[in-house]
Amino acid sequence: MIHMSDELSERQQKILKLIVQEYVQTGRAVGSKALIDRYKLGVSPATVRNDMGILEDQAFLQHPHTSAGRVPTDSGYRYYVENLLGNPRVPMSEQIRIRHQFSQVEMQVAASMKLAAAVLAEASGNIALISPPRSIQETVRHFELISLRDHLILLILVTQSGTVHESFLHIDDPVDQETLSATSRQLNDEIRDMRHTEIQLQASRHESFSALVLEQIAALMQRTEQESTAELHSEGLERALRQPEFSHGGVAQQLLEVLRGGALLSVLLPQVRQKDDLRIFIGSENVSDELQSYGVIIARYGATNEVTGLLGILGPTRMPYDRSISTVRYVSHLLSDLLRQVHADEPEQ
Amino acid sequence: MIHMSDELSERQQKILKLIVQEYVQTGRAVGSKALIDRYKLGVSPATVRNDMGILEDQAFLQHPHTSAGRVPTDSGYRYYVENLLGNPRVPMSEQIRIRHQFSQVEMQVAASMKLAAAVLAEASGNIALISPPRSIQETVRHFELISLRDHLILLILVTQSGTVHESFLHIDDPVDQETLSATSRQLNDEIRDMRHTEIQLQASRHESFSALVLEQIAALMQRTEQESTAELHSEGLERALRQPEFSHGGVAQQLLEVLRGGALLSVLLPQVRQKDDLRIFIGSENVSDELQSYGVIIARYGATNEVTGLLGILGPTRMPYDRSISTVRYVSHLLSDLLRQVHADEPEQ
DNA sequence: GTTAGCACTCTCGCATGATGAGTGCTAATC
DNA sequence: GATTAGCACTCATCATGCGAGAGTGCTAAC
Repeated sequence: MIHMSDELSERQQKILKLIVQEYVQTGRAVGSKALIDRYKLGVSPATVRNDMGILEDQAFLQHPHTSAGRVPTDSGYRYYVENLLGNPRVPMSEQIRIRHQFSQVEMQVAASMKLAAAVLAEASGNIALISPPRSIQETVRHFELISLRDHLILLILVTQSGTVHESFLHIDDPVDQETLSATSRQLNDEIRDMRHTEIQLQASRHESFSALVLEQIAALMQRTEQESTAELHSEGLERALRQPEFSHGGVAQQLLEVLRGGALLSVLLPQVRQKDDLRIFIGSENVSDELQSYGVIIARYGATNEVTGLLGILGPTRMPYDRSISTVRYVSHLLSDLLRQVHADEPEQ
Repeated sequence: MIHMSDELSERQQKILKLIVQEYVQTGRAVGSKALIDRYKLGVSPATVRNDMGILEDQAFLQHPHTSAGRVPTDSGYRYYVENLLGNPRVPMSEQIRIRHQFSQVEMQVAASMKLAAAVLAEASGNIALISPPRSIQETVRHFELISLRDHLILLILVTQSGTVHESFLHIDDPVDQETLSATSRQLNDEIRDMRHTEIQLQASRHESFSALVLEQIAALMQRTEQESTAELHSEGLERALRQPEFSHGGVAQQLLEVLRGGALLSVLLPQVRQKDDLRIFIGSENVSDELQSYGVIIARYGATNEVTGLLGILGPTRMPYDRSISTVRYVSHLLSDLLRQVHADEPEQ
C-alpha cells in the first residue's frame, strides 16, 4: 500500500493513538523507548522513532525540546478525536450508577442540573460547565401578585420554560390581596404566551396599577432574557486544580478568569446551536487567546429545539477526550429526557 | 513612666502598628532600616531594633529566619486590631459611591446581595462571603399552585423571610387550574404562619390531594431549612488569587476547599450569633486547621433578630484589617437597612 | 523497510559561592 | 538610663557549573 504524504499508515495511527493516551495519562512527553516498554508493538524503538518523525512532519506531534519525548499537538488531538476514537460509550456499569443517581432527584430541575455537573466533573476530572434550559424567546405562563406589606408586593412569574422569576414591586397606594388576585386573574388571561415586547405594548393599553404590573413583568422578562445568555455555572474546580497542569501558580487564577470571563460565552457557546449538537474545541482552534491551552466539549440539550441549555467539560488540552465526550453525550441525553417530562406538552417523536 | 513587662510603650505601639501596616502592604518582612527609611521616627535603627526585640519577646513579632526582618504574629495582628486600630470608618467618598450603587438595585434582595459581595471583595482585595437572610424558623406566608401539564403542578412557596421556593408536584389524576386555585385559597388561610412541623401535622387532617400538597410544602420547608444553614456564597476569588500569598501552586486549591468545605460553616459562623455582632478570627485563633493561615471577618446583618444573614471577608492573615473591618461593618448596616424596608412589618426602634 | 549502534542535545537536580539585607551585641554617647 | 554607632555574624536568594539521564537523529548493516 502506497502512502500519500498526508496519510498515516496503520502503525503510525496506532503510535499516535498510544502517544495521546500515554501522554494524557502520565502528563510527560512520551519517548520511543517508553512506548515500547509499556505496549508490545513488535517493532524496535528505532522504527517507532522513524514513525514519530513522520508524525512530527505532519504536525501531529511536537518536541518540547530536542531531547525530550513527543507530545501531541492540537492537530494531533484533533486527528485522535476524529479518526482514532471511534464512538466511545459510557461503560454500562457507569450508566447504571448515573441513572440511579438521577432517579433520586426525580423531577427537580435545579437539583438535576447540579447532579449533571457533578457527574461530568467526576467523570472527566475536569471542570463541568452547565447552563440552565431556557427558551430563546420566553413567553408568560403564569404570574402571581402577593401582598407583603402595605406598599410592597411580591411578583412571581412563571415562564414557558417553567422557570420561576421573582421581583418586588413598590407602590404608593396600598392595594389589598383581594384586588391583587382579581387583577392578576384578569391580566393572566390577557398576556398568556406573550413575549416581553408584546406585554410592553399591552401595558400601554392599561392604566395605573395594571400598567405598572405589566411593565414590571415585561422588564423582568427582558432582564432575565439578557442574563440567561450569560448564565454558565461551573463545577469541579477544586478537583481540576489538583492536576499538574493547573497546580502551577497563577494558572488557577487564569482559569477562573476564563470561567468568569466572556470568551466561553461569547465565542464558543453560540457555535453550538442545535439540540444534540456536540462540539469539540481544542487549544488553538479556539479563536480566543484565553482558551489557547484548554480543550472544551460542549453539547446542547433540551426537551425541544425551543427550550435548551448547554452542558460540557472544560479542561487542559491534555484531557481524557474519550471519557469526556461519551459522558457529555450521555448526560446530555439524560437531561433532555428529564426535561421532556417536565416541559414538553407532548413527547417528542 | 515605668513599663510593666507586658505593656508596650507608646513608641513600641507605634512601631508595631507600622510593621503591621508595612507588612500588610508589601508582603515582605520588615527590617529596622526599612522602617526608618519610609517613616521618619526620629530615632536610630538600633533603637527600633531594641524595641522590635521586646515586641518579639512579647510574641507580637517573629523572625522568619535569623536574618530577615520582622513579621507580625497572630497575636500581633490581634493587638493591632484591638488596640491600635481605633474605630476605622469607610471614607466618605467611598460611602457615597457604595450607597449610589445600592440605590441602583433598589429593592431586589438577590441583586443587593451580589452587590454587597462585590463591594466587600473590591474593598479588601480578598474573598467576600455572604449568606442570604433567613429566618431561624421559617413560616409560611403564601403559596400558589400552578398547573403546568395534566400530571404536573408547580408549587411556589413564599416564606416569612420573603424567600421564594419552588417545587414540582407529580400527580396521578389531573386537576384543573380552577380546583388548584380553590384548594390553595383555602389551605393558604389554614397554614399561614405555620412552621413545617405544624404543617406536617395539618397534612394528616386532610385527605388525598390537599394532604399531598401540604406534605410537599412541609418537605420543601424542611429541605430549605437544612440547606439554608449551609448556604454561603463567595465572590472575588480571581482577584484574591492575584495576591502573592495565593499565587503559589496548590494554595488556590486549598482555598477552594476551605470555601466549599465545612470548617467555615460549622465552626466560625455559628459563633456570630447576634445581629450587628462583628467577629474577627485571626490565623491560629481558628480552631480548625484548615483556617490556620487565614483571617476572617464576619458580621451578622438583618432586619430583625429573626431574619438574618451573614457577610464578611476571608483573606490571608496578612490582610488589610482596617479597610476590611470598616467595609464589613458599613455594608452590613446597609443591607440591614434594605431588609428592614422589605421584611419588617414595622421599622425598628 | 527495519534495526543496532553511537554521538549528540538538552533538561533536571544538586552543590558551590557571592551578595546583601538584617540582626544582636558591645561600648560609647546624650 | 535610654539611645546610638560600629561590627561581626547569619542566612535566604540567585547565578553558575557540573554530572546524570532520557531521548533523539543519523548511518550503516540486516
